[in-house]
Amino acid sequence: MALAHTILATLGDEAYSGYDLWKKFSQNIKCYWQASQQQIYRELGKLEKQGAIASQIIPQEGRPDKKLYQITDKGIEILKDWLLEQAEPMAIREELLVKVIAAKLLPKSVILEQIQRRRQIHTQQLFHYQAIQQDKFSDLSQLSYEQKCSYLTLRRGIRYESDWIDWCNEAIALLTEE
Amino acid sequence: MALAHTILATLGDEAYSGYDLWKKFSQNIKCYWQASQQQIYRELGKLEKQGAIASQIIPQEGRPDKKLYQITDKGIEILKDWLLEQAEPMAIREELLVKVIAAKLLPKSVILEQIQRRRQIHTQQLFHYQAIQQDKFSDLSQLSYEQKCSYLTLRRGIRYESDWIDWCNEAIALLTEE
DNA sequence: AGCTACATGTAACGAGTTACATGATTAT
DNA sequence: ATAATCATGTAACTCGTTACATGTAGCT
Repeated sequence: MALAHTILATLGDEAYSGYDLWKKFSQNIKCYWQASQQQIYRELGKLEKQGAIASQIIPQEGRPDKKLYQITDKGIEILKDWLLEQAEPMAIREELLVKVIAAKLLPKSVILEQIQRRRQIHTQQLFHYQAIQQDKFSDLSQLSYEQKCSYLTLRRGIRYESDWIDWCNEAIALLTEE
Repeated sequence: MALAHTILATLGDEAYSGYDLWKKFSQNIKCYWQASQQQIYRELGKLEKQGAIASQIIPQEGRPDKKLYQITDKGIEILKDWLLEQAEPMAIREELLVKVIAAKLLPKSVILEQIQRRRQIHTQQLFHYQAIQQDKFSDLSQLSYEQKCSYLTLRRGIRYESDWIDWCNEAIALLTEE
């Protein structure tokens, strides 16, 4: 259900089109909620039917028309009610770890390459988040409550990537010793 | 797709019934792959149709019959092929962080309670994993390759829970300062 | 008498993925 | 030319969740 709420929370700050939302998801939001373009369009349709958001069509020159979505009062109420519900930790489904369990079936190099590749992916993602941190959150003492909340989601992303890099290093060390 | 592979990897060590597998998932496996009892039964049915696993019915006294599943040669081949495919990082969908983004809509205490609750959940889970670590992996120098792999999945769980606890502490500190 | 553990399933629904479909503009 | 970006959508399918369904044994 939380894709709907993620969209509502994002529209709480500013009006977006489906395409804009998708780009926001691809850049910032993905450190706490991942969604495909198709999912976003489908969810926007549902939310509009429910009356949680409203759209207006913006004609553009030389480009397809844009459907700008805004959150409604009803949408805000839905968000508020949802905020009070207890948030459960996400379900963990990590393919790499399943491969680690099955690793003995093939030469050690196979799993080591998988782990090295993952370390690289997380390193890149970490650099990306760190750049945002330096760019937008260099002075913590000046942050508003809202900005602090936004900063905390970035911190979660930074911790997550760092932690994965550390695990990859630990795993490579353990599997290659002697 | 990886639920099927998780089951295959688990059956690689030992034969299990659906019920046994579910308990294993609930205890150990959940640090890398979460699945419900219903999902496991459904997947076992599919895997048997494919010929990746085979079952034999074990009559029991005073209890319902048991269907013990074993991996077949075909199942092992499926696992091996899958091991060579690149493992992508899991999609992150974390409700708590969406609530952090929407937190400004309600008093600060609402989000603080959510974060405190999460800290408690992760602390409990961490204790559980640490107990397993002390129990089964106290002497790392004696581990076989297979045991090292199993240990690494536990290490991933321990890191994950610790990292969440640290983030909760950071978040509570930032949101309650002054 | 009621709860937990054992043991296996079906059915309906909701969420996520992948493929298909269209079409203009801008940059290389 | 052709690729990327802008912009929106439908359709089919798989995966995950929730509810329903059944029945025994052992414990409190």
